[in-house]
Amino acid sequence: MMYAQVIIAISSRQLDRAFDYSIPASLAQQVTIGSRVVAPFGPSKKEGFVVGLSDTCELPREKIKAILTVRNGGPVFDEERLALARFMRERYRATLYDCIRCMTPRGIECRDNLAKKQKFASLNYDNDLLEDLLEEIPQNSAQERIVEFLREHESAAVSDIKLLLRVSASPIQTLVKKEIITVEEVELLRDTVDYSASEPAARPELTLQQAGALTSIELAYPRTVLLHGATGSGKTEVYMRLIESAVSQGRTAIMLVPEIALTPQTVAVFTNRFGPLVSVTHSRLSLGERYDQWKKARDGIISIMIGARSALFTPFKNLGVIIIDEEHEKTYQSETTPKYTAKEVAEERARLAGAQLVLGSATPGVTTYYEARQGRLALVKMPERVNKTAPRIFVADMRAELAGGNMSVFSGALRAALEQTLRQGRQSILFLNRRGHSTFVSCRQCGAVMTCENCNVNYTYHLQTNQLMCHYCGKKVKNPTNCPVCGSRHIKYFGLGTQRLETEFKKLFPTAKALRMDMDTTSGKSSHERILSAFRNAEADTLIGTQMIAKGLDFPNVSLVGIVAADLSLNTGDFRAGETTFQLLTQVAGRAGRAALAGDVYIQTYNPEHYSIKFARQNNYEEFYEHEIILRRQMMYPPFCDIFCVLFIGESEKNIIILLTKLLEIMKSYNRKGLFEMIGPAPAVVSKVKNRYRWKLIIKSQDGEKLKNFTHYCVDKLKESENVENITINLTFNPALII
DNA sequence: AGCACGCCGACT
DNA sequence: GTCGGCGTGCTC
Repeated sequence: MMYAQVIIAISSRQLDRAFDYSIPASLAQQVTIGSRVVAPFGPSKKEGFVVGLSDTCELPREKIKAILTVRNGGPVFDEERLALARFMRERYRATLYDCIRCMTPRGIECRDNLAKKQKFASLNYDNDLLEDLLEEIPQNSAQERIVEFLREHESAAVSDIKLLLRVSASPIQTLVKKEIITVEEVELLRDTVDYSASEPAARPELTLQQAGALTSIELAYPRTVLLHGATGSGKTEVYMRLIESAVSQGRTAIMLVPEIALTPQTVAVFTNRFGPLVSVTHSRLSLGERYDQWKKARDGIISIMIGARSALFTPFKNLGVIIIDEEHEKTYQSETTPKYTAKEVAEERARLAGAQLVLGSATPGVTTYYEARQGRLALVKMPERVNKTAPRIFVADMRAELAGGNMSVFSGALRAALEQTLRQGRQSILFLNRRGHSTFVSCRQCGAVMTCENCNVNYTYHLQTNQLMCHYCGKKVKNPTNCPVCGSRHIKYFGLGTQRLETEFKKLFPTAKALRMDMDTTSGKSSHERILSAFRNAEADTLIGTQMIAKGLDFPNVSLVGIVAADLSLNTGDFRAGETTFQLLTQVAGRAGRAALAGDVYIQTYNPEHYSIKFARQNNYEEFYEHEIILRRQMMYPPFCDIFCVLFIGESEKNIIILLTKLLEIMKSYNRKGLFEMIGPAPAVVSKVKNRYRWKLIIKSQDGEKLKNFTHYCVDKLKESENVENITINLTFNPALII
C-alpha cells in the first residue's frame, strides 16, 4: 500500500502540516508529488496537494483515510518548487499552503475550467482507405467538402471548418455518426503575445563593455550578479545574450520586470529575437490566459517567461538564468501573504536549480549596492552609454524664480526649452511626481484643508467634474464655495497636479498638443497603451504625467524632459526619500536622448543643494551612494539594521493604541539584552482608511532572524493575554514603503 | 478553517 | 433538571 502526505488547502497555522492518506490502487498512477487531490478531512471533503509519497505509514490503520479523487491537469509543482515553497514557509512565516499557492496559477482551486477547450475534427482513415468510404457520402455535398478539407489538413478546428467551408454543424455530426471523422476536445493554450507581428531582428554586435560584462557575469557564477548599468548602456542586450546562452543549452529563463514596464514594446524586443519561445504573464490577463502560460511553461512549449514578480514561480524545468530588471523597484516585494521579496526567493530558486541570478539596475537599491560592496554579490558595471551622449541636466532654482517675480509653475529656463523643442518639432516629457501630494484644497483665511473624514487624507481636486475626491476610499464630494470651518469664500487650490500642469501648459503654449497620463486618464483597460502609442506616433508634442511615464519607456524623438517639482519626492517622510529621489530623477532623465538626439533635462526644485539632486544631475551613482550610506550608518537604518513594522488596524483608535502599548510593554520585558529598538506607537502614514484607524510600532535590530522571532513571539504573547479579535494585525519585515 | 466535545449560567 | 454560551482540541 502507498501513502501520500497531503497539505490541506486551508490557510491555518494549525493545519500547517502534512496529513497521511492511503492511495487507492485505481489512483496509484496519477498520484505524484504536486498532484491536486480531494480527500476526506474531518466531516467534509477538502482539496489538498501531495507533498510526499511513501510505502509505510506510522499512524494506526483505522485513522487513515483514502484519497478520493485526483484533479485533472497533472501535478502543479515538482520537488524543486516544493523545496522553494518550504524555503518561503520558513523565511516568511507563512503556511506551506500559502506558499504552494504561489506556485499554482491563480484561481486554480476555485475554477477547474480555466482551460479553454476547442473541438478538433480529424479523419479516421488513411488516404488509401478513403476510396471505399466516399461511397457513403453524397456527391457535391457539404460532407464531401469537409472530408476533402480534412484530407489536406489532417486535423482542423470545427469552428474553422464551419467558417471556411460555410457549413453547419449537421454534416459534421453526420460524418461523426458514420465514423468517418472524429471530433475531440483539445485544450487550447491561448497566446498572450502576437507572435505573427514579431519581426526577426539582427543580433547587434556587442560593444566592448557589453562583451566584458557578459564574461564577468558568466565567471561570477554561482554568485548572484548585480549588473550596474547606466541608462542606455544596453543592459537589455546583455540579458538577451544570457537568455540565448541558456536556451542554446536546452535550459529555460525567467525575466522579471516591474509591472509598469510590461509594455508590448518591451516584449516585442524579446519576441523579435526568440519568437514563440517567449511568453508573458501579467495581472491584466484573465485567469484562463495566465493558466495557459503557466501550462505552456510546465509542458515545455515555451522556454522564456517575462513577467512581474509572480513569474518567478513559472514551472520551468532546467532553469538556467533568472534576471530581475530594475531590481530597486518596490514592486518586487509582495504585500500579501506570503510577504516575500523576489530577490530572496529568486536567489533560492537559482540555488535549487543551479541557475544564475542577475539583478540589473541603473540605480541599484542602497542595500543591494552595499551587499555588492561587501562582496556577497558580484558587481558588474556598465557605466558608458551605447551612443555615448548623456543628457545635459540643468537645475532650476524655484526660489530664485519666485524672488524674480515668476509665479508660474515653469521656470524661465524650462519655458524657453519647451518653446525651442516645439519649434524644432521634437517631443517633450513633463514629469510630476504627485504620489501622496495631490492637489489639495485649502482656505486662505483660516488654513483649513478639505479632508476626507473617513481616511484622514486630503481631498484631491478634479477639474473635469469640479469635485473633490478621496484617493484612498474614492469618496466624492462637491467642491465647496465657502470654507466649512470659517465660512470664508477664499478657497484656493494648492499644490500641483498633472491636470493643473496641463492647464498651465496649454495657457502657455495654446497651439501645442499635450497628452496627459496619470491615474485618471489610464482607468480604461488599454488606455495606458493608447496614450503611449499616440505619443510615439507623434500625435502630441508633449507628454505630461506621473510616475508611470518615468520607467523604461523609449521614445526616440524626445529631446526634453522637465521634472516640474523634484521636491515632492524629497519630502515623503521616508528614510529612503533621498534614494527614491535619486532613482526617480535618474530614470526620468534617462528618457531624454535615447536615440541619436542629445537630450536636455530640467530639474525644478526649491532645494538644489540636496545631495540626491546634486548627484542625479552629475549622473554620479557612486557619489550618491557614498553620501547615502554614511547617513544610513549614522541613523542606523538599513542596510545596517532590519526593520519590522507592526501595524494595528481597528475601529477604536483608543483600543489599538492601548493594545500597541501593551505590545510595547511585552517587548520591553523580553528585550533584556537590548538587541531591539522599539519606536512608537505612532499613527501610520495613512492613519485612517474606511473608518478604521491605523497605528504602528517599529522595531529595529541588527539581527534580522532574531528580530523576526522576537516580533512574532511578542505578538503571540499579546494574542494570548488580550482580546485582539476586533483588530487586524499586519506584520511586515523590511517594508519597501514606509507604512 | 470547521466542527465536536465540554463544562458553567438562565430558563421552560 | 435542560438549553446554550463559546474555550479547547482534533482533523490523516
